[in-house]
Amino acid sequence: MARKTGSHSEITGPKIRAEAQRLFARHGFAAVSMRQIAGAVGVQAGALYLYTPDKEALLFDLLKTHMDELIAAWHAEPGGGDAHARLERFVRFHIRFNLERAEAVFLSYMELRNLSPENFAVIEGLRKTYETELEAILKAGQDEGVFLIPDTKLATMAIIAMLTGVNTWFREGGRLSRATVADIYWDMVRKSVGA
Amino acid sequence: MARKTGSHSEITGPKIRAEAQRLFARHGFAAVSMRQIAGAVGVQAGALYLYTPDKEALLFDLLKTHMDELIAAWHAEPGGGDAHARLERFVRFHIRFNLERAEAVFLSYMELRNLSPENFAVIEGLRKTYETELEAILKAGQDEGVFLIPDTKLATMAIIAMLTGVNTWFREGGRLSRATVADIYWDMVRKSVGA
DNA sequence: ACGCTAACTGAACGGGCGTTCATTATCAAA
DNA sequence: TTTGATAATGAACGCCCGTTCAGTTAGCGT
Repeated sequence: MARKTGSHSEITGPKIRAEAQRLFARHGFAAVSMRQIAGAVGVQAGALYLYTPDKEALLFDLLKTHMDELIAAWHAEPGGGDAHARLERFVRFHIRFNLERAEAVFLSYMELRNLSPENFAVIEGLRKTYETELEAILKAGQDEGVFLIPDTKLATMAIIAMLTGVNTWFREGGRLSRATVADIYWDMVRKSVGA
Repeated sequence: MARKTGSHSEITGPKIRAEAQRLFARHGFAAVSMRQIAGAVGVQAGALYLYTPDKEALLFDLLKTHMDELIAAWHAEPGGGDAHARLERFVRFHIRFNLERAEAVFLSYMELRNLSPENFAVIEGLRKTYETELEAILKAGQDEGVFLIPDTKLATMAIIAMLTGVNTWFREGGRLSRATVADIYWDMVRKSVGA
C-alpha cells in the first residue's frame, strides 16, 4: 500500500489540522503524539510531514489561524456608534465567537508555552492587537464621559478575562442560553465601567 | 555512592514538590520528565519514588495542597459584616493570595486534565467549595437588597474569572502596585454587582 | 563500635517519541 | 496510454520516557 484511493491534499490537510486541534485541546500539546494525530486522520505518522515541517509548526498554524480569524471577524462586525454601543457589540461578539470555537480558544490560552520564542511573540502580538481594540473603545468612552474607568489598561484585561471565562463553564443545553448569558455579562460589564 | 551526606526526607520531600511545581508551571506536566525534576533537586530519578507513588500523584499532591490552603486561608480571614464588606474582603483576598502563589494557581488551572477522573473530581469539588463561598456572599447581598445581580451563579463565575485573570498579566515592579490593582478591581467588581 | 534503618544510586525494562526516507500506488494531464 | 507529479506507506533512526530494584552508603539509637 502506498497512496490511498481518493486521497487529496485539500482533504487530508484540513483533516490533520482539525484532528490536531481536537486532540491538543483535549489532552494537551505535549501529551499528544504525531502517531495519535495520524491515527485519528487515518494515515501513518510519516504522512503528516507532507503537511507540516514539524509538530510545533502544526500548533503554531492552529494558533495563528485562530488569532487571524478572530481579528478578521471583529473587523467584519459593523462599526460606528458611540462607545456604549461599541462596547456592547464587543462583549456580545467576544462571547459568541469564543463559544463557537471553544477548542481553538482553549488551545490559544493553554499551549502558548510550547511555542518557540519567535512564534510566541507572533501570537502575543496578535493578542495584543485584539486587546487594543477593546481598550480603544474604553478610552473613547472615557473621553466621551460615558465611562468612569480608573485605568483603561486594567479594565481591558479585567473585561477580557471575565468574558473569556464563559468558555470554562458554559455547556450547550444547560440552564442558560448563549443569548441570556451574553445579556447578563453585558449587564455586568456595562455597570463595571460605570455606564 | 548511595545515600548522600546530610540527606533527610524532611528536606528532599519539600524540595521535590517545589521543583516539580516550578517545572510543571513553566513547561507543563506532560513536557517535564521525572529525570528533569530529579536533576533540579539533585538526585537520581529513582529517588523520587520514595516520595511519590507515580508522576500523577505528585501533580495531584500539588493541586490538592494548593486548594486546601486556599480554602483554609479564606476561612482564616475575618468574617462578619454586611455583604458589601464581605465581598470587598473576598476580592482583595483572592487577588492577594493568588499573586502570592502564582505557580500553584497556574498549575491548578492548566493541568487539571492530566489527573485521573477520581483525582479530577476531588480538585473540582474543592474549587466548587471555594466558588460557593463567593456565591453565598452575592446571594446575601441580593437578599439584603444591596446588590442587583441577574444571576448569582453567573456573577460568581464572572467575578472569579476576572480576578484570577490578574495572574496572567501582573508583573512585580510594573506600572501598578498590588494594592492599587486590588483597589481598581474592587471598584469594578463593586459596580458590576450594582453596589 | 555496632547494627538497623532511612536515603539514594545506577542500571535496566519495555515502550513510545519525533522525524526521515526509500519505495509504491494513485491521480491527472498529455 | 503513457508519464510525471502527488500522496501515502512502513520500516528504521536515535533518543527519552516512567518505573523498578538490587545494591550501597550515611545517620543514629543503643
